[in-house]
Amino acid sequence: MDQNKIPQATAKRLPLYYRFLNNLQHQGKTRVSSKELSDAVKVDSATIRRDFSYFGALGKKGYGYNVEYLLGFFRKTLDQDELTEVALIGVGNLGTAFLNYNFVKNNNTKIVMAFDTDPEKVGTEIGGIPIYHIDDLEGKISGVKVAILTIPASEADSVTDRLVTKGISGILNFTPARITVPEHVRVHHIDLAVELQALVYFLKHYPLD
Amino acid sequence: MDQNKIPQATAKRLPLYYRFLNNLQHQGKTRVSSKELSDAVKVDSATIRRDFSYFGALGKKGYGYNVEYLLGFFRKTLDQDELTEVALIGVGNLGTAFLNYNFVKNNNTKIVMAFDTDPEKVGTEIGGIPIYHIDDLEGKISGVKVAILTIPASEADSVTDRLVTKGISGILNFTPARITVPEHVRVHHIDLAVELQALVYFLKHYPLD
DNA sequence: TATAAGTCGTGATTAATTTCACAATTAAGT
DNA sequence: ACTTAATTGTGAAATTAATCACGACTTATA
Ligand SMILES: NC(=O)c1ccc[n+]([C@@H]2O[C@H](COP(=O)([O-])OP(=O)(O)OC[C@H]3O[C@@H](n4cnc5c(N)ncnc54)[C@H](O)[C@@H]3O)[C@@H](O)[C@H]2O)c1
Ligand SMILES: NC(=O)c1ccc[n+]([C@@H]2O[C@H](COP(=O)([O-])OP(=O)(O)OC[C@H]3O[C@@H](n4cnc5c(N)ncnc54)[C@H](O)[C@@H]3O)[C@@H](O)[C@H]2O)c1
Repeated sequence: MDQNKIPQATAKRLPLYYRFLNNLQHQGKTRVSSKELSDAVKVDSATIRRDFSYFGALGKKGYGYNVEYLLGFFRKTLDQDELTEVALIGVGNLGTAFLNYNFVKNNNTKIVMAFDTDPEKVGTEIGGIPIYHIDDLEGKISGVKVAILTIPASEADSVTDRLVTKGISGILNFTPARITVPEHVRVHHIDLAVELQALVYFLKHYPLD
Repeated sequence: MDQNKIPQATAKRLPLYYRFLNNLQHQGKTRVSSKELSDAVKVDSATIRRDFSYFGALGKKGYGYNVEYLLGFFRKTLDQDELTEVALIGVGNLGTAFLNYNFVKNNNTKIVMAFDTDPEKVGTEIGGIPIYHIDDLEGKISGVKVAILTIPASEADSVTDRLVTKGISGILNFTPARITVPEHVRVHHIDLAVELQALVYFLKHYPLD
């Protein structure tokens, strides 16, 4: 697969760059400098140039970057033309918000099915996405490689095991539980309560200037 | 203020440690080793020991850490006894989810008011929290230092300016907009679409073993 | 054509973070 | 009391990421 040489910190910024380049193109801009990008996405311009340079020389000295070219390049790099199907597990407060939103705007990702235990939800649709009973997970989820976990923390381990057994590759975990998975499965934790507490901690202990 | 010496990476993990120590205490455990903590929170045990060491020698060699002592220490460090009031701006899909949840479980934080433009929402309550019209922001928000932003991206800049004018210190920004703020204001971006895309990118380009 | 202003790509440097690895210490068992 | 197993705290090394700073090149303009 491609280059493993790209630093993880860079990889995490790529979708951000891509989205902003899309905006630029919609605005009809044809060229952009690392300085302009920097102001917009709040990443140091040297870091942006360095990030881009891992993919080769994408810009022109004294000129900047051609928006269309750069966008096309990132479209390929980020596999924007392939759709990655996603399953959502747990149609509660957060899950419902994600179903309604469904990451339509920019993405190469789409939630295609959801699961819950609540008989009132099972059998209905939200945003056109069917909600199945979690007991039907094994029958329905084949082929889907990515799951979003928005169930109670107490359910996280057992549901994760079932997802892993069905061959899931990646999990975006919103529960506070730090789930255990085999090595070949990638988990990204998004822990909203921790994020809020961390912000508060920084405010109190890291006064800004 | 305390020590600025604590690395930011460490500071971000503190709420996580705290929550897990709480769980341990509820389970009646009185001692814990960095290895056990490591298994639970998925952070290398050496990193945990290093993190703790910034606060002094909190454990005992050959024994581990006393749960009650450690918990008490972090309670103070994380200001768990002071309540930080939070305002939520934008009661849509995400905002409603946050209001219902309200970070009650562990936290020293509480959403105390919400704002929206939608006349159907203004004047109602969700989870006991009143929803005001955004036009009343300036009159109502005094004293609140932290805001959660869950409005459309197009509104992010103008609302941010108003928050800054009213003296906000920290913003948890869920919009895709990279907002501009003065130096003394801290913004944490949580960009869910980017998180999902980054996960997908890692799956395709960083095969795990 | 010459000049000035702008901007990239990158070597070198610095900073931040993680991990290794082990002496020192403790607890527990015999 | 002695031995064994466990576990911390931390210096040193390794890894990862961010930033500086400048030569080389591009464009625009006179
Ligand atoms: N809502 C928030 O703002 C918020 C913030 C931080 C963290 N979280 C975490 O996100 C997760 C979801 O939060 P929420 O507020 O949406 O909770 P919720 O209780 O509203 O929703 C959970 C949903 O999962 C379903 N469910 C329960 N067990 C299930 C199972 N075994 N299989 C499938 N579905 C199952 C429930 O029926 C419910 O619909 C929780 O772990 C919570 O701690 C939520
Ligand atoms: N819902 C998701 O899953 C999701 C995922 C990723 C990012 N986001 C981002 O989070 C933000 C909120 O998403 P959402 O799905 O909740 O959107 P939404 O449209 O459901 O909610 C936005 C709410 O903000 C209110 N609003 C509009 N202008 C306002 C203003 N000036 N002041 C106060 N309130 C105002 C609207 O009335 C609405 O209730 C968006 O920026 C979105 O891009 C959402």
